[in-house]
Amino acid sequence: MDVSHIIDSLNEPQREAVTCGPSSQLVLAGAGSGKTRVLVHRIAWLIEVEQIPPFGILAVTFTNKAASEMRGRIEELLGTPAGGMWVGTFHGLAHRLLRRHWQEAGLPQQFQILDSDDQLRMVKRSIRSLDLDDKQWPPKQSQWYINARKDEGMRAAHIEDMGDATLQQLVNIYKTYETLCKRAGVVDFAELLLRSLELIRNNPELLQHYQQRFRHILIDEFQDTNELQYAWLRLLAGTKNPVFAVGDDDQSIYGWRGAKIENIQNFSKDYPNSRLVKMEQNYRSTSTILNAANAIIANNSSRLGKSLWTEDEHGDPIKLYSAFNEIDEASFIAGQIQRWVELGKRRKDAAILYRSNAQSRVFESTFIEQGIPYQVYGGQRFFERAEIKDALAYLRITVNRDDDTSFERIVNHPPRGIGEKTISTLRDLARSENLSLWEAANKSLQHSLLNNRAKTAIEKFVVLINELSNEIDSLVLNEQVGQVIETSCLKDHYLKREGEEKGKNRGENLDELVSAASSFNYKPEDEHVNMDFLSAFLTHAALEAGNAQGDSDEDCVQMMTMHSAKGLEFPLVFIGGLEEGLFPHQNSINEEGRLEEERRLFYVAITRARKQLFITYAEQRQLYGNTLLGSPSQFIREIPKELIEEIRPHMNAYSAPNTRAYGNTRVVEESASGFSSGDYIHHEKFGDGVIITIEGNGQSARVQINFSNVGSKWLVMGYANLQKR
DNA sequence: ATATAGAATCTTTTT
DNA sequence: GATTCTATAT
Repeated sequence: MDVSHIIDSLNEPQREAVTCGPSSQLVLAGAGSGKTRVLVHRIAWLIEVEQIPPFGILAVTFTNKAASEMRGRIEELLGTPAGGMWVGTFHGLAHRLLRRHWQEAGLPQQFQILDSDDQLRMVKRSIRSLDLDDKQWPPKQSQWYINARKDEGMRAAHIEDMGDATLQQLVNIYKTYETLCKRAGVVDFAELLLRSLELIRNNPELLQHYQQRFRHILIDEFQDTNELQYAWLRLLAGTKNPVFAVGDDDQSIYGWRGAKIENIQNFSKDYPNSRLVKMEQNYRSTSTILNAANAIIANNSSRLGKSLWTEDEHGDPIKLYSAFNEIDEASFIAGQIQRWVELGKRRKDAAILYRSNAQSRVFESTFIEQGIPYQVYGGQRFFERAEIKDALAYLRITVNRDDDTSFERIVNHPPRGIGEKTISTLRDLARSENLSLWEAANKSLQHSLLNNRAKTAIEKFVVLINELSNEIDSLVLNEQVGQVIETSCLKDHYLKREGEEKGKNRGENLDELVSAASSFNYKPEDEHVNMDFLSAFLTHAALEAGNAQGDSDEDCVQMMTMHSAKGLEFPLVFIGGLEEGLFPHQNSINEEGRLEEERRLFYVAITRARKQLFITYAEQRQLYGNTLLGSPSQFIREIPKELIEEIRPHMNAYSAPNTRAYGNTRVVEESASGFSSGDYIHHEKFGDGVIITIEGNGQSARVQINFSNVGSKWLVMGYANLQKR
């Protein structure tokens, strides 16, 4: 058999990974080492050489983009569609399992998916229904708590509160939230995974069926898996099926949202007979860039250990520019890009990376001023826009009347005279009789529990939804969407309330929703999943919220956070804001684990560059209204000096000793109290520390102090009684 | 039900 | 500084 098309283009370690027998493997794939290529070729090898039917392969990724890219490349390599193969995101595949086995999973057939925004509303309702003050129990925090527990595989019932009142209350909120979701027939993102894990764990026949089916499991970006996702994988793989995990511990930058770098570190223990392959040859960057990346990441402990190399040339040194302030930084970068363009290069080959989104503002205004086209990544996504979610909520409630999240969203939107008081009557009724809001509304009508005005309004709403539901029953998807927009009068509402500009824009988005529905081609590829078009479309909207912005056809400079740059590459890269406190971010500086994650982020950012890398920092920066004096990031000093060329070395990042051991940012203005940030102080109770920030003046000023024993605290100057040291 | 003012918040993000 | 939420008035 001719396997040359599969293995010829591979280097030694890649080939080793691709052609390996049926044992589990951990492929440590450094940045730019051909990670996707190995996954794709491995699957082709399994199908063509090992004669595994596509049916027997499960390949998991994190994003829809990665999944569709993988499928596309596999089919290209095979020259035929790989039908029956399961390729998708964790959430997409878990969703599929739940649709297939909704009964065993204890879900209604028409269950809907909550996105984070819907989830937050639901958490708010849970808190309110417990009569808790949402000042004291911030919904965001509760949402975070619930998701964190679910990501660990924990239900409210599993949590021991150990007599801790706060914890007890959080568990209560979690419990109530579970009840409300069940009653509404909705599941959140984490629930998709947890529920499907429980589904196969509690149904031995099902588990056996899938374990026998999926003889090979492959996982991309393994370092980003959380506890729940890894448990899900291991359960599906069982003891016999090999797991092919590809990842890079040095690129683990999502610990803050539950990713467990430990998973990749423990893989070899969990699969004792597994093989380890390291792919260290880089096909992207110059050796200068790689040497810098290697040197930086070497400062991290507990790595699996990897060192990138290339056959490419040295290339230009890394350029370091110390800007006077953030405006100077932006115009320096703009100037460099102008030069790049004058050399005949494309703007879209240049990228500006930064730590936090707030930094994009100055870049944007500078680029607008100079007339340089640019594109900012991230931000609002299509299906998350308010007007789109409104229309979807109408659609959802026609599918499932008990969907309380949708009910609350649209019951008085556009306004139809149903006020807070009426709604809260319905909520109380729903709570005491264990009904959905829709059921409560109907009951209140039957038993005349409302005053006349409210009664008429509610009646009108109920009739509206029922009629809408009938009307669209016989229509095709895009007509259904159009009808909903028509009947709901959403367009008029927005136009009236938000004026020409904004309202018109919302209207256009609603039109866009109709065209999205027209071009939505749902092919029921899974004969065991029986979804109508509308449900499939609603699922699609929740699970694939769409790109934050369409690809512009114009030649644009790319601006994005370092996080969203992962997986991309650009010939010319600028990394801005290399100041202590900004990057590494203040909140990460004092914890070793988090500092290492910041360093990995820097490693990711650096390895995006192919040919030329610029690093900039500002000595002075306006941030949130105050002017901060920053000192160069400690990361700059981790780059070997000989790889760097300082462009305007009037404040030498190397020779200037970093005298301030802590925050390194200080407010310029001396506050009237005689203290300023950077001062070393002593506090009677908390001990020694250093002032990081001062907000306000005199005795009423709020000061943030980093104490060596108790960490960072906010104190009021008048009460703190600080002593200078 | 909306308009306005004051307060609070400001790291990273996919599903 | 900019935006988004919340309380209060009309």
